Amino acid sequence: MARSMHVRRPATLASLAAELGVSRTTVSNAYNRPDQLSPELRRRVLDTARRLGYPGPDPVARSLRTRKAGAVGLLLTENLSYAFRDPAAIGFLEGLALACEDAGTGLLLVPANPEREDVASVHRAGVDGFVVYSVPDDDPHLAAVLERPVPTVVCDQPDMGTVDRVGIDDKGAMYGLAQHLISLGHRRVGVICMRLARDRNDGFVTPERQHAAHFHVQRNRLSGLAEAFSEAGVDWSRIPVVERFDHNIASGESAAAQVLDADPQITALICCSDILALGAMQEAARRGLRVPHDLTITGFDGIREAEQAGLTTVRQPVLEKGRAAGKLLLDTNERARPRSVNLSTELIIGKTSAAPRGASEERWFGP
Amino acid sequence: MARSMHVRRPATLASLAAELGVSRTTVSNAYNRPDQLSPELRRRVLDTARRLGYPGPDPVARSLRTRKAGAVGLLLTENLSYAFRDPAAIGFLEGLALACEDAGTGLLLVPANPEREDVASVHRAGVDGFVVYSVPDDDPHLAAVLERPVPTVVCDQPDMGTVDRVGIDDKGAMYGLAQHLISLGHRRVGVICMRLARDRNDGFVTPERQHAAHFHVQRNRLSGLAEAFSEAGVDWSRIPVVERFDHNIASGESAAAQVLDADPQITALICCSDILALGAMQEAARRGLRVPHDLTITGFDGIREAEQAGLTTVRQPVLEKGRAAGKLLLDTNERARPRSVNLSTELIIGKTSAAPRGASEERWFGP
DNA sequence: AATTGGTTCTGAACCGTTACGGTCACTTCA
DNA sequence: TGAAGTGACCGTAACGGTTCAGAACCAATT
Repeated sequence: MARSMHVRRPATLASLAAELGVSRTTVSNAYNRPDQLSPELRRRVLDTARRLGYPGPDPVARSLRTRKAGAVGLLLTENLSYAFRDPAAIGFLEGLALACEDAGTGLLLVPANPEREDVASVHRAGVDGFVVYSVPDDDPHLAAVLERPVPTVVCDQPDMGTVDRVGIDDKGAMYGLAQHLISLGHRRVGVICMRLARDRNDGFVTPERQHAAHFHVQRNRLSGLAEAFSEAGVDWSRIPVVERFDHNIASGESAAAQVLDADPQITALICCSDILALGAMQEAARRGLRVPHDLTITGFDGIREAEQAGLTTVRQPVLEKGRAAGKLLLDTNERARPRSVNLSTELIIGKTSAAPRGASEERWFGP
Repeated sequence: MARSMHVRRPATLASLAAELGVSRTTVSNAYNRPDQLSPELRRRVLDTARRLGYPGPDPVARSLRTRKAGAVGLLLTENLSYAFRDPAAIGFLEGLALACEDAGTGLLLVPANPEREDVASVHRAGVDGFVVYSVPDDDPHLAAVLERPVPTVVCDQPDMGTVDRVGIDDKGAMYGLAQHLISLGHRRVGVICMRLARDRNDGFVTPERQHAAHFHVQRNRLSGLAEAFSEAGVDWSRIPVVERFDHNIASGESAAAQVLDADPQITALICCSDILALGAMQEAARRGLRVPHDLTITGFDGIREAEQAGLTTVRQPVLEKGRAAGKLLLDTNERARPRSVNLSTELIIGKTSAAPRGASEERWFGP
């Protein structure tokens, strides 16, 4: 066999064409447009490719030429692995993955460590579009994404006016939950929320910080609460609101402890997520507080674990949110951009909310 | 302002260089090698870039030139979204994501619908390497990955001799579990396993099919069982083994029903995954069988839900598996390839296994 | 005055492919 | 018989960067 053994460089489409004595176009067509050349030649091309160890057209070179990467990027601005620990994030991912596989598109998880301000990963991502999921509105990664000349859809973010958006009415949903509690008779409540900004502030939250929160979702949920309770005659500035940077059960526990220590008289603990609420339940149990008899606890999200626990919460369609984001991004119909999609939520009244212990029911019917 | 408004095409590095009257090299250096040009010029470049709306070097073009994509591909050969529904897969993903973010690398989820034989997604993926997680050994997507000239690590797959591998000793682990059951006195058992090949076969499995199973993991777990029970004098070919294509609780329920209908006398139900075992628990409850008094049930994986249920199972370090796979892939030290990593497992004896009801303990100590 | 060294910038080659607009030989049909 | 059509293949020009070996310049040293 005269097969040259000095082939250090792997075969390319050009070298294959040279070997065959045909043009590069023809080799390209053998892979991409079988109808553009005779079956015999095509077979000959493919056989020679195998013989030379040519693995087929290089995906990156193809992407450069066709201006298509065949993938969408997902920006989470959390340690990437966080996405796999939070049930709501997992649901979102599943929905997004669903939309991607329908379109035959890849899904690139972009590493965006919130600690370092390293935006290079966003610049390096070879994608046809971005989905940005619940990052602070002042996040440099978000800014970097918006500078990229590709379609983007933001999720659980404020409407930017320039890119598609998917979300829910966080404020309205929380307002509804608050009204439920108010109608039960709760006036003296405590609140536990997730991180409000990029800086860690594990403790009480001033009204200013609530207002200036960089996480759209948290800001709106708090604002819904504030509005409802203010309308009910409660001085919102006196309500203890505790923030936790890390989002896990332990945070819910310690935050609940902090609120209950600050005001043992509260009758309800409103949590901005189910995870935090589940933690609060544990702290309540530790203190011997019976839920809902001694203390009402509510969550937000409607994750499975919450359902099992019978938690009073707001269910939001996390999977649908992911799917909607994917569909919006992959829908080539550019006309109507930017679009804004609001998904509906549902108030789930579980076994963790009831009238406060001392409350007389009649009080709400009297003059 | 003389700013030309007929800029249809977005700015490129070349157009920016032309506008500035410098070479392309200089513009490139402004982004990639700040020390290679004077600070003033660099600022001028960056300012002009902003003015022209130049978003920085195109990632795809850069990848083509540098031969680095900054991402690794993950092949699952399951509907992509499945990865987010199976706790073990989620754990693996988390570990892999951990390794990726440590390296600042993206993680591309490659869509590989098992239904269609469409391998194009593998060809299109612009990645520096692949992780292949638990696909059948005859999967065309796997073959396509192996043809790509990039490093690959397979997980829960047979050792291919040519690429890195991460896994556990499935056979040994299951052998150990079987010995536990044998020592308790179980001889008449039933088995529930996950899909053994790409074709759907929801029902009993012949010994041939067990042997020829295309899923390495399942094949080895069954083989570990067969070996242990054969050694204990049990005719393995008479043991009912039921297969389910879909991996979820409902499959576990229906499979358990099928086994129990076939042989109501079995004293233990060995499931090849915790998910299936949890389903079997539900079916047992439905039939009024008390676990472990009337029926022993075991799982495999050691997911959190199993722990909560007190399931007897084999715990495997799913997160570590993902992390190891990522580390192997991202470790540039090419020398020692291919490498093979076996992680250790742990037999968890929970509350779902006990001696069979009729068994007299003494029997195992007599002559 | 010649050499050395350092900084700043350039020219040209190269990465591997596909899009576009042909050419050319060979039917087909009036 | 000539015009029009068809199938098979090709040449060229991008696509948007990075890289490396120098060139040009200036200051400091021999």
